[in-house]
Amino acid sequence: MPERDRHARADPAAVPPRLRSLASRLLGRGALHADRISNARLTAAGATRWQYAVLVTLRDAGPASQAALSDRTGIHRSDMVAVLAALTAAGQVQRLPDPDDRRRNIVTLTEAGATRLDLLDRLVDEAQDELLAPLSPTERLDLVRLLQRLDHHHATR
Amino acid sequence: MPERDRHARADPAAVPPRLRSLASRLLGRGALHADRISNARLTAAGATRWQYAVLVTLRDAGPASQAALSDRTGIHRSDMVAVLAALTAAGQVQRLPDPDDRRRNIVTLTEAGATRLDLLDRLVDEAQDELLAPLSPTERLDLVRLLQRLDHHHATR
DNA sequence: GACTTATCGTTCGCCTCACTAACGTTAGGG
DNA sequence: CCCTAACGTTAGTGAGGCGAACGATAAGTC
Repeated sequence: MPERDRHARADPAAVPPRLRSLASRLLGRGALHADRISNARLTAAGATRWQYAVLVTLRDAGPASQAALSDRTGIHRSDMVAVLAALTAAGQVQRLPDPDDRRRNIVTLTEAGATRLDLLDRLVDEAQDELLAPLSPTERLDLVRLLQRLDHHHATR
Repeated sequence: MPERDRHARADPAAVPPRLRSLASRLLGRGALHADRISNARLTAAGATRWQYAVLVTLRDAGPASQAALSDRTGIHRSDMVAVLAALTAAGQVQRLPDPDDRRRNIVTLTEAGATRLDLLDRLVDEAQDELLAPLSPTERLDLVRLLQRLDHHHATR
């Protein structure tokens, strides 16, 4: 039975060279693979990428307002609401009004959040490893550094 | 007036190092930049990435059924319909029933489509150039080859 | 020749992601 | 005191990448 995999995945050998060599296309496909791999692990643990990004940011940069979290994660203000709602509901984050500026909420990582983050860190590391499996350690570094320069350039245009 | 750019773009300097070094995150952001740059040029010309991919595929691999085009471009069968509808309406493509297999349509590039494709090729080249602007020619090649290996690995898992 | 199974094009609907618009609340500078 | 701007929040948009199902057609099997 020669039926395989009834998704729409492109047959790699059949893609015209012109398309295969477009950086924009390769980035899109790479992002797809990356999302699939990361989400598989995170959703299995009941988390999302956005939640992970927020937890990391709180640990590494300390408590912050929602606006600051938006700036630091790239998550849109309007999407941050639901992310923080889920995290507070799970007790991984505390959200209190700022007494010095009552427009703001101060978001803080809880003990449970820090513990949770340790687990998610491992899952994310595994995901990076699966994603970059075909590359040597040196090549992985090369790729990351090239992508960082790309991002930095376009993020500060 | 100090208000700048009311989007949600991350402040590059404020992103925690852990996030900044994640390949999955960098790929996602790279894809975002790439899409913005490509789409800006293509939509200005009244085209889409999917239309471009189909036109390229018809030129480089010859006339094909819609299913074959799906395999070669990675565009889902269910999305191909609208793409071909737009291309036929614009006279850039001809869609005729296959006399040898009446389930199939044979899609062919028209003269107008080929001409159009020449223009889009230039726009896409410009987009790649803008996207890869911060990288040297060698680095661009490195990046593309690393991404190709990544894609090939995950596309044939 | 009848039955079964698979493929093709097509429609419909889902979900995620990034984003815009608007609004009430609060701060702060003239 | 006003005006402007920032904050958090809600709602809605649009594209992209799917899955499910369906009628029509083809191919393989008995």
